[in-house]
Amino acid sequence: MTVRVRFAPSPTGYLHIGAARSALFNWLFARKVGGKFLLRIEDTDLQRSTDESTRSIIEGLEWLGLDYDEDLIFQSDNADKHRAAAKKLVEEGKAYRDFTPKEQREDKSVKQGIVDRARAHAAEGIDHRSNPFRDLPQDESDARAAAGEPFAIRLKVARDGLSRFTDIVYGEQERAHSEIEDLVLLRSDGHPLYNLSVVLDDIEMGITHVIRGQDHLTNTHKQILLYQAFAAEVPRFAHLPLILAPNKAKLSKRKHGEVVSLTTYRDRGFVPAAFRNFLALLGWSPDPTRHAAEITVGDSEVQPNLEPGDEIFSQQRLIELFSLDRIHKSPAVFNFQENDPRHWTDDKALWMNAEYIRTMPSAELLPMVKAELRSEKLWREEYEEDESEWFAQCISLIRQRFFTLKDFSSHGRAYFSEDFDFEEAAVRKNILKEPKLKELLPALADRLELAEPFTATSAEAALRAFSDEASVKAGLLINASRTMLTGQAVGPSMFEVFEILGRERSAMRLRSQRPWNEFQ
RNA sequence: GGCGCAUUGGUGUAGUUGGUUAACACGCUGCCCUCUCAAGGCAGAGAUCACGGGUUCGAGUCCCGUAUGCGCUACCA
Repeated sequence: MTVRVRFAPSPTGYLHIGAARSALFNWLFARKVGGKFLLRIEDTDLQRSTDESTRSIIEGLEWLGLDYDEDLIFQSDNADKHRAAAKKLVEEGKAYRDFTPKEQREDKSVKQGIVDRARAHAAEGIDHRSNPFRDLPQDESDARAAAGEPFAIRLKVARDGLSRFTDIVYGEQERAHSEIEDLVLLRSDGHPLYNLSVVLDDIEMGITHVIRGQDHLTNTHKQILLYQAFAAEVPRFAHLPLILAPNKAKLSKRKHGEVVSLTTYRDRGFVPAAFRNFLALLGWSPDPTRHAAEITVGDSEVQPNLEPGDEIFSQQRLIELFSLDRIHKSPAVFNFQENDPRHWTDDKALWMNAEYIRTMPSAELLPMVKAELRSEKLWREEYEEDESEWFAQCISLIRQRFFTLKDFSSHGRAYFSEDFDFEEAAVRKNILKEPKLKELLPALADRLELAEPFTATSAEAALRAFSDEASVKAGLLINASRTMLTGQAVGPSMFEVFEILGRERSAMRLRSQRPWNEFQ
């Protein structure tokens, strides 16, 4: 049997990171076992679905490197089939027409309404599932429908017995039929509802494993009833623990804003592999006792064993290590602090991104930096031509202390442009504090210009010699130089910076009057 | 209200069939390195394994109960 899994988001907003993780787990599983990963857009709620959202979902998956097989499916295209299937169930007596007029509900009060109704029914001793139309004779039902009376279609759920299944993550699940109401399949306006559409589409797509959020765990029993009504084989289910906000509330787009949107991470300079790596470790971890032979996939090379503390996994490595039975049950908290720019998202995600930026192969990093510089109008074609070697060296120097790709155009701006800002605190601490520097720095520029060839080593020698002669500490000149050349108080080793910026630019910036002009 | 699921340091997780001082990563503190800041190295703080019972010579690991959180309970998805 070929494994077939799907990611089935509804296009009602940007891609939620919880949804992105569902997609990732589906994808990892498919790639691991050589199955198919399909994408289906659940756009049956036409009022809330947008093309823009569909686009952002596809872009998001592409950004994460999750390629899907076969054609993209839009659920709305199948609505006629879903309607027909529901009607067939009526004919077969497995579902019935409910002529009860539709209740009008405000979206907000829905939850409270459910509770209130349940309490009222319990108090009055009414079976919450009782429906006067459940046992309406077929010919009477047909007649009323033919007369044009509106009706919804409900599944006729058995009164006794129970439904059970084994969830790959949560284990044995069972639910008495008495707990399941006669769910509506088709709205009175003919609109097919979620549970019906999902099941029918999954059957048609030949889905073998349904991997989705835990919020669907109890719904699964209803869906199994539908599989049985359609005499279809029931797939395996694996429900994923939810991702929660720091206060353990549901992580929602509405309440928590852009931090839950996948596109935010792209736009704020995350490396896709880093975010994918982080996401994979939310609710899943590799088996630390596995041996190399067991994690080899196909004819790929044997990989080394896991080392304790090993958490940086390439795409290939994730595929090798992934397994559904290592997904765990308790929800994960996505730890971020609203209103704190330093901790705008999970610290570990930020750390992991920095780790990728400083250790990934430069052949992979360079194009990302290029895109970033280009978007900030800092890119020059020479960086890929005459100056490609310089560019690579520059990036390898400054990447060491960057956290996101954005840093290349912000903190790294002075390496690519003369138009950079001086940080006031840096100027005050490293330059204005010592008046002599106004004369010393231009003199230092003179000395550096004599260094031949102009390298980190020769620049260091020249600077140290000059500091001895001028009877000042080398550190004074070094820190002042850093601020003169980059506008900042922190950065790479100063002599490396001299070499990267080169003789002319270094000397020119050391002679600049800007710090005195701008901050006196 | 009913049903279901979960509960290991601040966060993410490890903890094989119950067996000595609960492990790792991020974050935090200090020291080293040093021209700054990172990185790196070293050291450290932080968990009565939600709580209460029980089984056992012995429980984070098994059983029961309680609490808390979350989910479902819609002619939403």
